[in-house]
Amino acid sequence: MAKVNKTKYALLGVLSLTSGSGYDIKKFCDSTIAHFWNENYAHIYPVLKDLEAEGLVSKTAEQNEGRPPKSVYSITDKGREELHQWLILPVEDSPHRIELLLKLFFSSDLPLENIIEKLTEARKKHESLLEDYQKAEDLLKADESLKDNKGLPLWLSTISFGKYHAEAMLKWCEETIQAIQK
Amino acid sequence: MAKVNKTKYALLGVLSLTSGSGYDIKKFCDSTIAHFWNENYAHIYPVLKDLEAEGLVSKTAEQNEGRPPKSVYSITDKGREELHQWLILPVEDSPHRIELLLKLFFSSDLPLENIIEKLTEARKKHESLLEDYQKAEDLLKADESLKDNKGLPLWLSTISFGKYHAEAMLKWCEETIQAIQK
DNA sequence: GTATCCATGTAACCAGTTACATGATTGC
DNA sequence: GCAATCATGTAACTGGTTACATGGATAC
Repeated sequence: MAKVNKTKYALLGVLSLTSGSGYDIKKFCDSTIAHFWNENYAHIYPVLKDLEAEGLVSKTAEQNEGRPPKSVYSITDKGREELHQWLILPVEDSPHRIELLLKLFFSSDLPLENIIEKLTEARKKHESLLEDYQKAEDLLKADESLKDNKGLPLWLSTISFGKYHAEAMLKWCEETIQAIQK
Repeated sequence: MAKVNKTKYALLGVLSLTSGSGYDIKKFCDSTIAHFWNENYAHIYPVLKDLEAEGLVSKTAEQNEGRPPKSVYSITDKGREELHQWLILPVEDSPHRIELLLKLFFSSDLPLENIIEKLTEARKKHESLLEDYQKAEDLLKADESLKDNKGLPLWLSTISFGKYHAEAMLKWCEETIQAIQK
């Protein structure tokens, strides 16, 4: 079986929350799910076309004074059903590749400073991520308009995931820097 | 800039530790770096050919009684240099896609049991991984022949990474199951 | 006699990235 | 005047996956 196009479901997911153009979808992704899912224009636009051809989304031209009309996509009932069918399926876990670990594994002939530099970089990155997640969590929790939104606990859980992950990575970086210096 | 072929460096890395056939390389990967790096035959064989054409590895036919000769690849000085040059470069972090989180984010209309099922699956998976890592660590530490191997601390660190990660995921799964049930 | 391991590959496919291309509007 | 943002796409490439194909040796 060919690998399923996950972008398809990501776009359906976004459109299930709010209609919008390809550009809007990209913005939405960047501001909400970017820490665990990325999409780029070169993929969004062709997949939107495919989705429309399949009848999973519909396109309407929205007039904009002064600007060329914008293509606004909305999810159809068929699209909602297709999304639902995918959501209830068990998660397929795809193998991940962690370049830092690959380098580390083969780095026994490298100068120690170079290895420590990489680990320090990683620590900094995750420190900064941790702050980002904390801010995002605070913002979400403070948003009155979302107080009773049934999606809120799930959205918060994706941020919590990031926090747990970043904290674990911080600790690992520190431990490893200690371990290899001995 | 086109994306660099990381498989190339993975293969050079493996061959920098021990010579072997494509088959041997795959086995090595599966038993040592599989938890953060995967390779498959369909990629290994053509890349080995490329590496040979570039003069980064050399091939010798090893006679095997009863069996067809085996192609044994060894890293060349040029290959070692190429690997080194890549190893000292900073790590490029590539975006990862976490399907569980994508589903979670859009799952507010799903039955709660279905979501909990997914989280329970994930918890089980990471529990089992944690055990695997612990065993791997124990084995590595008990191996007398590796006692003074300069690679050991780095290899252990990749396992420690897995442990930190799995522990964090366990906690997150439990917390999230609690949070969404309220 | 059957399953697993050893061993090497090819073909087809597709997902995703980078670079290229265009052009209007808004804010500084 | 310039940068950033809005807005939509195409072309070229390549990395990686799955499925297909083959066949001997060994262990149970």
